[in-house]
Amino acid sequence: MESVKTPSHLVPRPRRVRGLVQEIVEGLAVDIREGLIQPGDKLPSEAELMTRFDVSRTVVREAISKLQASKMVETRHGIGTFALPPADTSNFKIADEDFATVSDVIAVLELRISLEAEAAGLAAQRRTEANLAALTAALAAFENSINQDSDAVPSDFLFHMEVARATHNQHFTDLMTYLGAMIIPRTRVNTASSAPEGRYAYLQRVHAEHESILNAI
Amino acid sequence: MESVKTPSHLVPRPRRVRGLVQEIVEGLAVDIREGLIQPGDKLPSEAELMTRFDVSRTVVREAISKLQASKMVETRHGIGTFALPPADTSNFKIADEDFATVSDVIAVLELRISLEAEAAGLAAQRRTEANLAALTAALAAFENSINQDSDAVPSDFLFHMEVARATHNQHFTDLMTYLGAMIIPRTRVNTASSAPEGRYAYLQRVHAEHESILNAI
DNA sequence: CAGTTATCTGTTGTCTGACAAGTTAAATTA
DNA sequence: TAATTTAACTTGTCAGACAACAGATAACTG
Repeated sequence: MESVKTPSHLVPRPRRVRGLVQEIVEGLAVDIREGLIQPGDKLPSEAELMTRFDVSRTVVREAISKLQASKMVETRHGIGTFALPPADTSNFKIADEDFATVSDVIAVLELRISLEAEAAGLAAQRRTEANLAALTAALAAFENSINQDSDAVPSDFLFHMEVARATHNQHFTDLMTYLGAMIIPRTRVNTASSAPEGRYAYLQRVHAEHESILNAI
Repeated sequence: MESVKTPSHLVPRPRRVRGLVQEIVEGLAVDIREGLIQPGDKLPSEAELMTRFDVSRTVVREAISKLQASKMVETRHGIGTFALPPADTSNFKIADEDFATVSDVIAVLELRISLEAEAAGLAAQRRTEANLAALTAALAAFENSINQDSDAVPSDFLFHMEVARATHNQHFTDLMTYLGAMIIPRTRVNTASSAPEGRYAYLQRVHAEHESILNAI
């Protein structure tokens, strides 16, 4: 019944364990990490890898594509694929030790406020109607939080995020996200320790500021 | 010579020199970042993406493969591809992919300039005599570089670093260092490809700007 | 009717073969 | 010999096919 058309020269390979692509990715990644393929060396051509792993070119290419995304190799059209040196993980990070004192927190806030002032300027030039709607919504949510005496920090942050988003510059959004995530955990202390009545007045003032920002934009 | 066998039914599409895959990656990445596709949502099927972007399935699959590697989506066999929640923001990093186009570089510069404008304001309030001296020295070094036709980028960067330093806020310095390191490698192209005379005028203008900044501080 | 099984449909995974488009080096020609 | 052309690799893209998987529905059985 079954039209058994197994080509017989590659029958018994146990399939479907975790994907052929993943297997080749690991195989090549090991070769690179073990130093068998050194940074700058040329990897075997796609044709070679096809025969070595006994898979189609599709699989080989997808595997290489994943290695590219992992910054382990680089492909140049018409030449070949080459191993890259291990990626430097240089990045911008504010260490926890930087939050030892109150003035440390102020320093970070200062950076954030600086950023936001410029962001608002750019946002004013570039905001779309959708941005405007999101800003209005965020402002309303913030006002709601105040009146219901619930935690206003998330909706406050949301508003600032929307301002950053309205610049249509991804890096503003990213940096604001990062700084926001840095600051938020510390704000609980403040909100908890301050007297309710003073806090309400403070939040009202913040709300007024937000309104003027929105109007400006 | 050329065996012109253009199939003629799809001629007028201008061949993207930057790679079809990258184009789809960006398109989908934007959809996700803008919230058009929310975390958990299912992306269009490969067949749909083929027709939407007018490319073959190969390209669509490679694009999705890259998104997988970026942890932006997750694919489940037989069901579809789904957007993932944004990765943890435990640090701020600008990925190399963000420098694909000229406008990407401009976006980063925009961030840096925004930062610097505010930094200059703070610096004006807080600078010490030592800061002033360092700024003056940096400015002189920059002028020297211009006249000697040597690479002006390092001394330019030095000046901006001194401005950040004069804020006496460590985070400004850190972030400026990070952004500077990001940008510098790309500047070589510009300085090499621009005509000497035009470049000189440009550097003179930059120098003048620096002077006015210094005076303001 | 309820529960199981078979089938259908839509999806991703893999294979195959082909041609386009770069790059390099050998072969040809002036 | 030197410049040009050709040939052979390479990766990039396309098209179509079938397999493997998941979910929904229809059919069957008790």
